[in-house]
Parts: sequence; structure tokens; C-alpha cells
Amino acid sequence: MDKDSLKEHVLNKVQFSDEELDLFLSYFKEKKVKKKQFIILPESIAKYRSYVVKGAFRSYVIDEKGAEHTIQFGIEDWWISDYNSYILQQPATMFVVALEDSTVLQIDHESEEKLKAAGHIYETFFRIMAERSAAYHQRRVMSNLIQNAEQRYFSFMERYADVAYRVPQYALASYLGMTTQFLSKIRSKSLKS
Amino acid sequence: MDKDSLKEHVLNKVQFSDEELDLFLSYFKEKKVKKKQFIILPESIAKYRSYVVKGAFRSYVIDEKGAEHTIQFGIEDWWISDYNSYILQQPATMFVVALEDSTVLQIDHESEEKLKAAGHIYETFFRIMAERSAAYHQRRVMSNLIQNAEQRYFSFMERYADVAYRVPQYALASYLGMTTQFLSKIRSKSLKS
DNA sequence: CGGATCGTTGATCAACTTCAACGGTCGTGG
DNA sequence: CCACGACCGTTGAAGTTGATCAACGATCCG
Repeated sequence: MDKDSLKEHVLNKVQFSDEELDLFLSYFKEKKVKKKQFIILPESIAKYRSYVVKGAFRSYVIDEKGAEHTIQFGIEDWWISDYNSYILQQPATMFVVALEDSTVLQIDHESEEKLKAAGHIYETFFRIMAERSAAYHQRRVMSNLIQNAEQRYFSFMERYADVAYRVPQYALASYLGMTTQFLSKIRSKSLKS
Repeated sequence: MDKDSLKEHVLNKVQFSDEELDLFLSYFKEKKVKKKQFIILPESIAKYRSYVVKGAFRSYVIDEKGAEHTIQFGIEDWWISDYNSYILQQPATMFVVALEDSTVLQIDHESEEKLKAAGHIYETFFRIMAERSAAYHQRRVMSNLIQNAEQRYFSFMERYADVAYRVPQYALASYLGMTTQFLSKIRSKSLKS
């Protein structure tokens, strides 16, 4: 089982010793997920935090009108879960679904707790993960406050073009907070100029 | 100097021993801040994480059209800073200003690093802080995606009525992502029904 | 090949902004 | 302590952004 990408990923954040790294990696189990398969459903309790080795995922919620709203995408070298469910071990509110045939490395909540209890450095790692998540979501709040639909689209393209080209348009539109029709119009307009 | 509220606040999150708590609290310095005084300005590097003992703050950014966008409020028992600046020690992008005469307890970044290095439990505390921040910002992203202006206002009133009644209306409007005129109309409409 | 799903386009409509004018209140200097 | 100016919130009219509705072509997959 190939954990090299995860290994590199974590060593970029904290200085694990060889033994610390081995223990850390030993808790992760590989899982293959087929396109359109769900790894988290609302009401269930998110058992895993998943590191994407290969493939693409999307987490989303459904509002009372039945409309989907994409919360996050996850491609190679990203993490994905319903964190509110995972961290607090409460019922999930999100769907997390594979957009392609994918491979993830999963740690379950209990193992993560063990790791954090076992050593200072593991706690540090998960603190850094949480800080990044907070920074990411805050950037998105600011982007929603400051930019209009068209600007949000172009900002996303600048930063995450690789994601934009891999996910269905309705998923991207619902991530950016607009309808697929409007996103389509933005795109066709930007081609003409 | 009265650190009782901070003491209670942290004991709600982690189980410090008496010595651990004393060391933790010893790093916090009290600061009185007058209304309209700034504690963080863009370009500067946020030196402190501030716990609000008394008073109210607001952090905001200014866009290229000169419009203000409120990122966060902080009243008693909340924390406030420009976290992207504080955590990464990079130049701030936000203003943080006192909305009332206030008292905060501040820890500087270097001391926080010392604490985190000194003990597992301090790392745990700051991990929990970061997780809460991530959860908070994610809720706000979801609220922006799912709710319209009127619903965002009523949701805010349900959860944070105490804040709503203490801050100027333009600050609340810019937090909720609408103009002060539109907020005014929502409020007058809701009075009539 | 055939149905379902996805993206596109145009017309109409709703949500929200912008602009403008006004009354109230707050704080500051004389 | 009062007067004045600046700032704040309100209201209405007009304008813009983006949603909704509807119809259609393309593509994907069984």
C-alpha cells in the first residue's frame, strides 16, 4: 500500500521522527471508492478523516428547497470529511461523494484521539490542520462578502483551475454560490472577449 | 488584575492543573482600549491574540471600492485578532477596532509558541481554538450559500441577539453581506408583522 | 440505440443595490 | 452647556445582478 504522498504531505507540516511517522501512518487504511459512491451521508456520524491519494470528491448539503450547495472539493493531496461531524462525533449534515474512481487513506476518529493523546507532536499536526481549515473557510467568507459572482468565478479559476476543469459545472456553480445557468453565461461571455 | 473569566473560559476547554493554569495565565497582559481605538491595522503584523474581558470589537476589511466588510465581532468571552496575520506572522489585512471602551487580555505570538512547545496540553488548547474557528467560519460559508439576506439576518438574531443590539447597524449589515439600507428595510418590515 | 443527465441560451422576474434626500443623535469645540 | 457639524439610520425610486422558467442540443452510459 502506497503511503508516500501522505508521508510527504505530513512531513511538510511537522518534523516527525521515523518512529513517529511510522506510528502515524500505521493508523491509515487505504480505501478504494467508485465514482458516485458516498463516503459520508447525513445523519450518520463521520467516522473517518480521508486523505485523497487519487481521484476527486465533493461535499455538499441540501437545503429545504432541495437545492445542493457544495461545501468543499477534495482532489489529490487534500483532505475531506464532514469535520463538524468528525471532530465532535455528531450526526453529519453533509454528503461526501466521489466524483471519480478514487483512492483515499482514512484514519478513524478513535485512532486520531489515540495519536493526539500519545504525543505532543501529533497534537501539533492536527492543530496545524485545523488552523489551515479555519484560514481556508475565512478566505471564502471574505470572498463571498467582497466579490460578485463573476469575480468569485475568476478568483477560483486563478487559484484552483485544476479543480475547476475536473468537476461538473453544477458542482462548481453551487460552490461559488450561483446557478449553473449563470455560471454558463459567465463562461460564454469570457470566451467572447 | 482579574483573569477569572479567562480562567473559566479555558477550563471549559481543557483540564489544566493548577500549575499549568498559572503558567498559561501568566502570559496574558491586560490592556484597556478606548472606543474607536484600533488594536490591529493592515500591513502591521498582528502581535496579539486578544480575549475580550469587557467591551466589544469588530474586525473588518476594506475593498477596492472603499466599502467595509465586517469579518467578526468580539464581545465578552470571545477572542479577536487577524488570525491569518497572527498565526503565520504575516502582514495583516484587517482592521480590528473597539466599538466600546474595552478591556482585553492579550498573549503575544512568541509566548504562545513557547507555551505550545512547553507542553502537550497547551497544544491541545490551541488546537481546540482552531477547530472552533474553522467550524464557525464554515457555518458562515454555509449560511451564505443557503440563506438569502433576510434569512441571514433572522438567523443572526436568533443566535447572536446580544451582539446585534450592541453594534452599529452598518457594521451588522456589512457582516451579513448586505447594505445598511436593505437591513433597515428588513427590520422595518419585520416590525410591521 | 435510447433515455437520462448536463450544459446552454433567451425571456422574464425577484432580490438586492445604488442614489438621493431627510430627520435624529452624538460628540466636540467654543 | 449649548450649537453645530458629522455621522447614522430611514425611506422611496430607479437600476443592476443574478434567479427562475422553459426549451433545446450534446453527451454519457446502460
